[in-house]
Amino acid sequence: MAGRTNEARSLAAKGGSEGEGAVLDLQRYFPYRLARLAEQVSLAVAEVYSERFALTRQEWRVLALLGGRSEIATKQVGPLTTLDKMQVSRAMQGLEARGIVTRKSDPDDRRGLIVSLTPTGRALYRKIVPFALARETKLLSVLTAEEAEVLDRAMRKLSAELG
Amino acid sequence: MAGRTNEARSLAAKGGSEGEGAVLDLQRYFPYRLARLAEQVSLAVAEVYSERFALTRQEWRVLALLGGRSEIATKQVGPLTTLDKMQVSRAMQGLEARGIVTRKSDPDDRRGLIVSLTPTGRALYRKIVPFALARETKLLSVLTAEEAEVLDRAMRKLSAELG
DNA sequence: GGCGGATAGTAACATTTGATACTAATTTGG
DNA sequence: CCAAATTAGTATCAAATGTTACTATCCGCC
Repeated sequence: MAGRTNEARSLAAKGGSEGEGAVLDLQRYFPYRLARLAEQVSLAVAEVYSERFALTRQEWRVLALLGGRSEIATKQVGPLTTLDKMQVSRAMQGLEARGIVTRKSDPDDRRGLIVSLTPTGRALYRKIVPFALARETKLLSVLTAEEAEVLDRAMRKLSAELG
Repeated sequence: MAGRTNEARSLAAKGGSEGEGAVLDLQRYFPYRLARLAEQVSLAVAEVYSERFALTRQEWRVLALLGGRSEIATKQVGPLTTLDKMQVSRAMQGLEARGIVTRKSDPDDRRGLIVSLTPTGRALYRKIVPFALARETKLLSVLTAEEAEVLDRAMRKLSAELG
């Protein structure tokens, strides 16, 4: 461990001493770095669904959610995609207009709607998902198995702390 | 290693076998999880500068950048804050209108402007930064030293892969 | 069993954000 | 040197996003 000269580059490097002359180095500030990375990743994935298939981020989330099941009540979509109800409503309208989903009234709650993928939507899902998964795999392949595991754990911890 | 029953929870869990019936589980999809976490963190930090001091995210970034130096050419702000020139322009206008920064023409390039914090701006910086740093510290304190270190390394690797 | 409050979804409006294109100044290279 | 291409910054318009409030339905409780 003799060569440890640049310790200051790691996370949570404090600025000055205390309270008073505190300095925040943006390039090392964790929230900034995380926002930046998330944006980079988001952009890389958006190439798949946005440029090739003209979906918005919200539409993509809904499609991704729906791919795994035959149908779902619209009211459940928000919590599962981290979209508010207005975003869900607009995403649904967009997807319906393009023939990707259909909506029918929920017999158990006549305020609500039940969404399902059309055959077109299912075909789209099958076309996009392999690319999306490939992006994820390729990206994560720069990490060692141990790094991926710790990253996973760290993200869970941080998310739980804020939830 | 006998108790390893829930391997499927970790990062990069593949869906089905190959190509065909591939399934993407949004809750486990790394780009989604990262976007979600970044949003949570961003929101937590925004409490500091937004609710208390009525700054936008972009204004906050510029302020944070400026706090460390006496002045800077506007054209350097974009690259250092990951904001495009329109966002920088608007943030500057907002900060100037509130007396937080002043701008003067750059004598070396009469198209450009040079920004610096006013005394008011400097006072604001000194008031906000300790809170912002405290948030970061508190958040990262849920991680062990080793987790923080690996997280730092993983973020660098991922960012470099995409940059 | 019906009245008060909650919930699902959307319309309509306000605000933010992004894209385009313009002005003025600078750099390039012929 | 000077015309052509580039750059800094902003105005202007278009699109996306957030906010409020409305309708219809449902739930809980007196």
